[in-house]
Amino acid sequence: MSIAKTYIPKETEEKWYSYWLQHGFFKSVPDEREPYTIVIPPPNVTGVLHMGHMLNNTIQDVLIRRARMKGKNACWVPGTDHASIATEAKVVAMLKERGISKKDLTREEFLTYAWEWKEKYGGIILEQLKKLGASCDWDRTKFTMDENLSEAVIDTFIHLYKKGLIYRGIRMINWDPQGKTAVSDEEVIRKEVNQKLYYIKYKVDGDIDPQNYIVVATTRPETIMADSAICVNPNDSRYTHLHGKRVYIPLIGKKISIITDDYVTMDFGTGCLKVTPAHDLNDYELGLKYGLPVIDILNEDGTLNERAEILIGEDRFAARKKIAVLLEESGALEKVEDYKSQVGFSERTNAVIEPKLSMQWFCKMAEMAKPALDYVLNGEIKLIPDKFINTYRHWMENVRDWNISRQLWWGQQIPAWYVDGDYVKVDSDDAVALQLDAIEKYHVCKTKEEAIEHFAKLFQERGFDEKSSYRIAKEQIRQDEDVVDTWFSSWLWPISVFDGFKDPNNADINYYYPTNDLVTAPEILFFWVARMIMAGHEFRGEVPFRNVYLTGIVRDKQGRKMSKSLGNSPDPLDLIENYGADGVRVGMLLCSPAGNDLMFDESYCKQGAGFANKIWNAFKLVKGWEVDENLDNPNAVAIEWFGNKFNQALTEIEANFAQYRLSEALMDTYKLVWDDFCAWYLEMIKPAYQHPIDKATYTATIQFFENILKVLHPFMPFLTEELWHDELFGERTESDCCIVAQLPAIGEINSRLLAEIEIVKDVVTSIRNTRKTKQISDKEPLELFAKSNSGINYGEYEAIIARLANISKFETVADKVEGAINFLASTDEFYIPFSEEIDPVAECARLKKEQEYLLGFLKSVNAKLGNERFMANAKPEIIEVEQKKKADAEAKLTIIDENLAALAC
RNA sequence: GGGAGCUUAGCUCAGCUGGUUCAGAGCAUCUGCCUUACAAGCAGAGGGUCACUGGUUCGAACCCAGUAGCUCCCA
Repeated sequence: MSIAKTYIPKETEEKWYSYWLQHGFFKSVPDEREPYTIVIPPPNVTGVLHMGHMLNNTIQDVLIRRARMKGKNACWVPGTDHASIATEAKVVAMLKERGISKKDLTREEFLTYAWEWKEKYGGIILEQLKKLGASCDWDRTKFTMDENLSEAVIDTFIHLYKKGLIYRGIRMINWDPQGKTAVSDEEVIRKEVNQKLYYIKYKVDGDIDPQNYIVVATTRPETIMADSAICVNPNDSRYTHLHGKRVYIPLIGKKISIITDDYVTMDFGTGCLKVTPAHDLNDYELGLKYGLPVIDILNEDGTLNERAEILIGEDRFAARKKIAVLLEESGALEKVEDYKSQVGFSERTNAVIEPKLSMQWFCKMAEMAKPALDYVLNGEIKLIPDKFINTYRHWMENVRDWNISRQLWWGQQIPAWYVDGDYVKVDSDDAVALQLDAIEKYHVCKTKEEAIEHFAKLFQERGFDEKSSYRIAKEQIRQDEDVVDTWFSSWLWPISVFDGFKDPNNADINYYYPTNDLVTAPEILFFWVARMIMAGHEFRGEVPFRNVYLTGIVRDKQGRKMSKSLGNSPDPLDLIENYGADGVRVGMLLCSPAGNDLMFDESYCKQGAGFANKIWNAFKLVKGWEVDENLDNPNAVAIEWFGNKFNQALTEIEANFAQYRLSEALMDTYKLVWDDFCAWYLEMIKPAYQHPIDKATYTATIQFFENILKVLHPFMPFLTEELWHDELFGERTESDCCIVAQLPAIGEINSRLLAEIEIVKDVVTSIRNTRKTKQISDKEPLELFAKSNSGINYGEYEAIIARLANISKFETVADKVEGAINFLASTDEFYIPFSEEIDPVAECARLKKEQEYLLGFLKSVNAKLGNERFMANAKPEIIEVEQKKKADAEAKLTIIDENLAALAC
């Protein structure tokens, strides 16, 4: 069999992914093993794979594959969320292309189109995850609008409503006039914007002097018609004479009062604040405090309504320009200044957010936040890295109620029912009008039938003739138009994917819940992670997961967040195409310290692909060996060393995984393979070209290789699976796959051997250096004499040194060798006889330099040891170390002194 | 304006309880090698006032205070 010169990912990826699928390796069903569960942070169903997903899902796949290889029953549940705003926008766009307008459709018709869209495009992102190698249990794929998951949302709503945790109220919300929906604070992006500050004159009432006016500075002149008052600081002496007076709103001439409140900053603008309760949150609060009227002059789409009296029908921004002209013409505009301030934009539509008073549904947070905070503070849920605990606590202690309604159609419709119009007597034509209090006009329940029953009963209780049967016309019962926030679905995700609401005692939920690790972005720590914890506590009395691994934001080299709109993000699928999935996975992890943003650069993927190739070539080498059964094993020490080195690396990898330091664990693996295995071990044992290898070395090496494949697998699943099945490793049954192989147990570590080999490597490096400085070719064999002062028996390592440094004759000696190049490794002396004259001047300089360093070093060590307070305070083992340093340095100095004496310098 | 965090080699980052010959890794750079596993490679080398200023300590990249710069969150 001929082996490709380089590793070609394309030839393996598809093959093995479908093989894994066919053999059900991703599938999980409850059994007697310990479960290990991850629920995917459901990507937005409209989404396509971006770098953030790549990072996030690579991490999850590494964790899940590792768990699988540690004998756990690993279950990774995939799925998507329905992303109401984003999806609705996509559907509206699709309809527009077909020449259909949303407003011409009924809700049902629109939803039919929406589902059509979802079926067609909703699976794209999950298909992309497969390219990355994600080993999700696809049979468990969930969607937040699946029947059971939706039902859970509705039931949850009703449950919380009955508990008094959901209520309806007027609130100042963030209104997206383009999307025509409320958006949460988290979906508002604040940006600094250049604006204008308009100074507007309000004439004082009853004053004969036309010059007597006050000036108000505002960025929003188009809202003056909604003003309810002018507010000044009571301590502001400039305006004391105006307390209790009234002023006229320019253009419309309406009279409003001057009120006083500390809230007004005296040195901002003119110190006069126009109070517009309907269009500013702070003004709304002021309005409540002073009982001011609320005048809403804007329509849902951001145009002015008839309450504005002027500029009716104009868009708010057009109105701003026009009113500035009108004010100017009427002489009410004093001046205009440039001004910078923060403006909120909708994350979805980029429209300027309008503060708007609206009837919304809210979920009370304070009560649920308490236990959710405690879980994190007492460590039942760990945030990784733990620096996020502060942020989390700050949020949870200052939590605000959650506006859960969205003015959209795509999502779970709020299960609140309203009764409109009159109550109708069945066998009569007389309509009976019934006055209901506002609170009684709606009822929260699951079905329309229940609602009808409820209202019928309510009316009966109101003293309507009990004997007659009454009915409420179906048409009179109207369900709330709005849907709940998508997060109101996804906060249930860890429970609802296992159907834990409808069937709270089913085998899956009992087995998989609480899940183990959640891997997500810190940006959604509050509005997703925290709420899942709340839901977990509320509905199951238990945490939803044990560990939350917070990944960083993927940024470009310049530190900008990678985004489609900036165009600075590579297409992940292109990356996979170019570097292979394994290369990209390694590339992502190489630059992803936990919780810190990562400055991504394609060169990391290149490095990943290079690593894959390195492994491929190591494989090629071993694969090419011929075995001669008659040969003795000359590599016993090398084999023993690598076995120990492997165990040591495994220990470090394990420790790094335990702390979720994935990039460190990967780097440990990288160095184990590249440096220890390829650069040292294989070079130690590699037979000369076209020479056979002995059976024992061959067998041991293949065993090492197989173990290396296992350790690599979570990071590089495709390459490892491909190699795993090569005949080099013997016969494999169909289900004997790397993906389900068990990681090797960590054996004992002979630290003496490891330490001695480090010195041997030092010897080899010194010889190579000597060749370099003396310009001796690698091909020219050299002789080496070792004078061991440390007690290390270099005879044991002769074969290794000879092989790696091309030594033809090796001898241990008791005395110094004259006329030879010498160097130190640890405190041991080595000599290379050299035909040419050794330059005494250069040699002298080299030795003096070393001596100088050692003397300096010794001085600092002696300073410590001679310091009474050090000796009194330092731990005994520290002192021991210092004494060892001293002894070593002194030993080396002695040797150098001798050598200097021999050179007579 | 309030809060949190960060600053270590050209780049990306480790550095755990203050104490290993502690200033590290990978990449990049430089030098020499086309040594039949790998030039996507091999062998070697250079590179840092640990942001700055003080303090605590026998001892500080690490602890404390202040300063500067950057980032994020909340208003």
